[in-house]
Amino acid sequence: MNKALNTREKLLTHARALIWRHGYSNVSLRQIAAAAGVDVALVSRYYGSKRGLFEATLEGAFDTPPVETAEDLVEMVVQLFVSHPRDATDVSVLHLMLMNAQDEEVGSLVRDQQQALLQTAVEHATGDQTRAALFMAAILGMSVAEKSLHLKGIAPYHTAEYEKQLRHMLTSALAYQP
Amino acid sequence: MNKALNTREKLLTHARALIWRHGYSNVSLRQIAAAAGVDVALVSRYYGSKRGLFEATLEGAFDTPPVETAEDLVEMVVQLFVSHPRDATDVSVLHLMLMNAQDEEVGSLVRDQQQALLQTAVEHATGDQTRAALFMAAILGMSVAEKSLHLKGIAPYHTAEYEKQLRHMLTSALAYQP
DNA sequence: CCTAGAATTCAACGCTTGTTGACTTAAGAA
DNA sequence: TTCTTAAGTCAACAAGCGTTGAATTCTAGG
Repeated sequence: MNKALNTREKLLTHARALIWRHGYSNVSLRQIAAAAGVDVALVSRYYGSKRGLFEATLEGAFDTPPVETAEDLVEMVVQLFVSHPRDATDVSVLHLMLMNAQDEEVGSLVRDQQQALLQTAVEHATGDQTRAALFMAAILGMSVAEKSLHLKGIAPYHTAEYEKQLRHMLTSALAYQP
Repeated sequence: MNKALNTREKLLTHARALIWRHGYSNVSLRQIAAAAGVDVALVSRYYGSKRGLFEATLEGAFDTPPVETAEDLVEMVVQLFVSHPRDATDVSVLHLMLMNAQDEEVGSLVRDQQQALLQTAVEHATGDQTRAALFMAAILGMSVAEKSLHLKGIAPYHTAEYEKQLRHMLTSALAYQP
């Protein structure tokens, strides 16, 4: 049973890396199993179905530290969306959102988590629904332009210039008055 | 031959509507053909392949009026990304970008067009690569939050409040000083 | 009307997908 | 050692995919 937990975890890790980055419908169970060095049939055995495996990757994905001030908020969102700390196969929550929120089969799962994040943390910190959404849009735009559309001209991640741009847009959004 | 052109066009229209909105790999030729009321085999006959059909939908998609001033730029981008003028099946270029720029098979086609748009129009109008990319990120963020992630709190399209938010972010990005 | 050629239909192909059930191997308890 | 149960392997399935070529229908021109 020690070994079973190990392969369970290997499947989960590689499923998260691949599906979050490339999208649920663009990754096959055989790809995931091959990356994990495991037989395809074990997905059904351990997680019931492909959807079950994906749902497992969502557990705790949107968990965030408590947010009190505006600085907390900026830091939390940057942490959640931009940084990918753990290892090379790791992928940011932003990829999860962008690549899976529109999926016909599992998109609603992702959108529910997004909405919860927006409702609790962001709205709590700013007190204004519209301003919170605008704040969300600011960091989304920067990330999409760089990560998803690969637009040149956006400064590379983890540089001083990039953070300068990012914070400029975020504070600008937080200062918005309807 | 009159009729052939007609079915060619029907295929093209529904291919654009479906693929642009849902993504190249998420739409099958049989779906497109069914929507157009046409046999699947005609895709291969008229466009050679699925990729050929998609390439045909890209023709002229990024054509823009000449841009001189900053106001021109704002208007051009809003027109290209936000509005969907023609009919109910029509879809904005933003959907094309978001849903297909990452596709493994045809993503590079889309990214090339994006890059050309950014290089010529945007950079020409602002004179600064970084500021242009930031401008792009602003409208992307607003659009992604509303269209792709379905975040509540973003004002619905074609309302005064939405345009107010949008222009606030765009002008803020254009005023950015590195 | 008749016929040549365009336009369309139809069935089939090889391939990949998620899922299933029977089988083999591994490992710990008696 | 033997037996039981967990863990992993393997082949096969039905369904959907893009693509192909032969068969069929439609439509002008003589």
